[in-house]
Amino acid sequence: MTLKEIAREAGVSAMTVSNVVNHNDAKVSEETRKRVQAVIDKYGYVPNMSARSLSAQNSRIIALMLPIQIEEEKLQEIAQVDPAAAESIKNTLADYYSSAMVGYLESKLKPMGYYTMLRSFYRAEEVLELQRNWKVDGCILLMPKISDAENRMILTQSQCPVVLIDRFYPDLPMLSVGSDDYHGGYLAAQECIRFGHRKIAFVSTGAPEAVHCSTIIQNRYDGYLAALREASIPAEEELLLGFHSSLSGGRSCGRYILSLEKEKRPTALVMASDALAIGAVAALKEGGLRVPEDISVIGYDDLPMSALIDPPLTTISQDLDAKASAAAALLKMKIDNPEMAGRQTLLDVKLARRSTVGPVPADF
Amino acid sequence: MTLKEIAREAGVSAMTVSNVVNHNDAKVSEETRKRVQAVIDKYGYVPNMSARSLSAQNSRIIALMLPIQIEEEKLQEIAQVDPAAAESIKNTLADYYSSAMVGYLESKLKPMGYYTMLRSFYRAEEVLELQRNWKVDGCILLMPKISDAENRMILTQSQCPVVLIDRFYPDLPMLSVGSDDYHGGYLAAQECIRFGHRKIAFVSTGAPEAVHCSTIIQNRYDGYLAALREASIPAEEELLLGFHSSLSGGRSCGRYILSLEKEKRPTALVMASDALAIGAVAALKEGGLRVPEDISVIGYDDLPMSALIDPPLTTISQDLDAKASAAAALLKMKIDNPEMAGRQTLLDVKLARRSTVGPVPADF
DNA sequence: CTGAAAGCGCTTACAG
DNA sequence: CTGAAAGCGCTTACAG
Repeated sequence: MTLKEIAREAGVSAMTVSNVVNHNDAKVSEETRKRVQAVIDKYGYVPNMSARSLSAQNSRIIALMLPIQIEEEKLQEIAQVDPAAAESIKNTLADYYSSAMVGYLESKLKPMGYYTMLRSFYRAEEVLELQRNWKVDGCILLMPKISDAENRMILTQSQCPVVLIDRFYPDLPMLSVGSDDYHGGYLAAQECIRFGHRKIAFVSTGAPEAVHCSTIIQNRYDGYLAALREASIPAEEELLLGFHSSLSGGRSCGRYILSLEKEKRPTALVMASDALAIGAVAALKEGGLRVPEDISVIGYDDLPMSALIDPPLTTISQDLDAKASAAAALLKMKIDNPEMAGRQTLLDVKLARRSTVGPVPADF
Repeated sequence: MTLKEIAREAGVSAMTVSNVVNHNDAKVSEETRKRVQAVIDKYGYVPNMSARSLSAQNSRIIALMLPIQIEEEKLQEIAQVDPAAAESIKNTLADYYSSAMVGYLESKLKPMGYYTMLRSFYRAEEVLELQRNWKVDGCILLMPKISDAENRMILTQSQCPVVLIDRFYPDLPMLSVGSDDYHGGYLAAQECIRFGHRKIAFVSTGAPEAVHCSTIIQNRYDGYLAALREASIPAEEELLLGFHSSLSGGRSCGRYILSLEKEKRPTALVMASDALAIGAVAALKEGGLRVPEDISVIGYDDLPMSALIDPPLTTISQDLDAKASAAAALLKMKIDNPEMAGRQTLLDVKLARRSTVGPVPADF
């Protein structure tokens, strides 16, 4: 059943049916609208979005782009050795943060009349290609941990509005939604300081040098430094660590801490993610250290599981629902008003105080 | 840049360019192909998928449909009281299972040349509408915990190949991928029996009656019953429990167990999900019971976090990567050969033996 | 192996 | 408020 057939049946032109379907109520008399709608309902007419997209030059599709955090060539090497591991790396929704954000985004976009196209990618070209393939109305980039060069290429060459999550380039006109990571890092360190800690390690994701690569982690680190400064605690280089942001990375971190002589051991760990923190707590406990009696740990993310580990993890919590809403709203504003200037929405975070941060051990 | 323009530039017809773009190599001489490809590369031509879809009557889009596990009206009531809760229910990717499956599916579909459209829905009509809107090539239904009536409506009225995950209707010609839940339930109960347990509860999701609503849970329950029968243990009605499949549902379950007099208390809990099991373990420990010394617990799913709780959860593990591959492959076969008969692919599960199942306490 | 032409089902100025 | 017609950018028989 096509628009034309509905038109013939209702005794109007195709244009009128189109106006009814698209709720351009101002362009159709109420009487005609009702008559046409009745025919639409009678036949269960559903518009063909491809035809619509082709003539309207837009698609009502929002591309949700998820970078695969590795180069395609490296992944192929891994696939040679461990196919299952390679497959799980290609799965861009295996972590709570990405998948919850995608879920929230879809639930916001649907009532706005948009369709969500999900796509993993390695390189910026893939993003630009998809945008043009489908003439997408907008594009949301999640976890753009890819290189700045790729991100900048996407931002400068995209033909549609783009919202970046968790990444901001002040020199580019762009739309971005992020969390106040600086404040988060500050709150985390402050909570440890409040309990009397002075040897507080900051555990970054990846190598310690990586702090300076990721804006997010850098901001958290800066917040951490600010809290130390405020308490007149000098920052020490050995207290900046780095491990892969995963449960096993956290375990490695925990084992590293256990390997340290007691005098050199930090009394509190500010972790860049809950995954890291949970893994570390597990390894620390296995190694005989009690949390928080012997060592305090604070996470970042507030995963659902974080409240359920033993002891429940003290962490920094962000409102993912609000983040997704902000991203969807920002994108829609830009779509509806292409002249809109760039802007960054920064959402606040809060401390979820639970049980992994406690007083400094008496013997320190 | 359009196909026509490329054609003019290359001095060929649009049809030839189309054949080059679509790799119909048999229809183009190698020389022409190269010449055309050079022009395509020069201008970075990207085909317009809407135009392609419109004329080809298909779209290369696969719809990934995720049911919102509640009626729209009820959700609106919840939204009145607790908007945040309503938003998180609408998020169909908040749980590990759905989101990991979606991630794996996207990673399989992309190299097959398909685009993934993600869509949450309340009712079967929404699925059918989306299929027609976009003339999708295929449709995958995840976690179709919606009513059988809705599922059947989708299966019988869909105009495109559909694959159901975790649901099978023997009387309908259909494609389905599932796990061997019967075997999973059997393995779980058997593991408890092996340790000498005889008072083994089965904790379903939702009310106990719900066992009979969900095929998945019913199969696990049947497997559990089979293991009991094999060990000549009579099944008792009080040992069939039901709680919402979530961490907090598991906590409720744990508290319920704690409220029982010791003689009435089961010594082992076969849980229908890890979420349930993890919540239960947490509540049990808070209530002073040791796991597994005082009570054994076995989960189902093998979430990434399950290995990391304390003690690490013994559970039933399924290979989600294989499941996604099977679903994608099945769908593609049906798309390429519409005459293909229905079939069900059942993937095996295995026991992930960790630390939450142990011997029956001496005083029982 | 290649081309010319019709057609997919919409939307959008342009008229009235 | 409504209509007739062109056009969006492809694919697909049909010819040759």
